[in-house]
Amino acid sequence: MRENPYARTREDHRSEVAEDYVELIYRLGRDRAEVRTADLVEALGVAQPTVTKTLERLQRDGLVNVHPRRRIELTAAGASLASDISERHVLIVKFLQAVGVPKEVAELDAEGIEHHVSETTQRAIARFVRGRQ
Amino acid sequence: MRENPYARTREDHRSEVAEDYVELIYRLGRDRAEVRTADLVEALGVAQPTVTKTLERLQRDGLVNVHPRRRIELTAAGASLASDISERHVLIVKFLQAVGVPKEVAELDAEGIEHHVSETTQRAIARFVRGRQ
DNA sequence: TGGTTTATATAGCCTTGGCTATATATTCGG
DNA sequence: CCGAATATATAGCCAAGGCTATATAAACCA
Repeated sequence: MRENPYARTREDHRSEVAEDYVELIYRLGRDRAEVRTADLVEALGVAQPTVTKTLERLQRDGLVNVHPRRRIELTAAGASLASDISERHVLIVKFLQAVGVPKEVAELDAEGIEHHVSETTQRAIARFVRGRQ
Repeated sequence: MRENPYARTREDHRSEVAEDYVELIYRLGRDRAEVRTADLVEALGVAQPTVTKTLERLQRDGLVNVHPRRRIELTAAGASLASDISERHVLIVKFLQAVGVPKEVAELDAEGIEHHVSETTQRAIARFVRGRQ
């Protein structure tokens, strides 16, 4: 059963938005007392109804809980996913910087790249980055 | 005007499928006399009507021309896009291999990553890969 | 408190990119 | 040349992830 690379990419994509949301909620949650819809609207640069609707999906999928006054919380699953991605993000930024990409650009590109890095590749990158420090 | 990384990723994604198609048509075109719908169906692993419909969009967007007996041709714009992406793909595979990712995995991951690598990052990667040869 | 502002919800629309079922057209073997 | 097999087209459905316009709810301040 050879894996179809296009199918992999399509599958990755299905979880991209979810990953972005939980990662963002996770990061914002470290700065603020509460994360609200409006914070996501601002950070993501999308319209407010888009965030509301997406949060419903994430709730349905067990990644977040949205409480009465819109306090948004990650579930255990959501938090675990978020910390994985966050870690991967930081690693990719370091990796890109290590090969000469400016920090700002590395941050931007990592946001897209992080959704397509397999475990195997992540481990290789981690070794490489460690070896450079 | 700071660029919103999420907006960038969303924008990248809009062109991902188009990029995959033209890249594939480009690659298949080097092996075969003609590229047909059925070839794309097989390579992409999607249903045939999906390919037909997507080709219509690509034609509308000026990337391909679909001729009577379904001979699929890239337009100048399509071919140019395809060769850019193809080059980027090859580069990313080399890059990943250079840091210890096995070829097969590198190929799979590159398929997703290639859509999110900026010019700046691509240049940095190219320098890095050259420096290692 | 009451009015204004701000936040969230709801309705309704759109495109993309999937799918299945089925019709039509093309090609190929006998 | 005709019938079977293969290729493509068409119809119709779905979910995700966008959007605008507008209603409602909450918060804040005078």
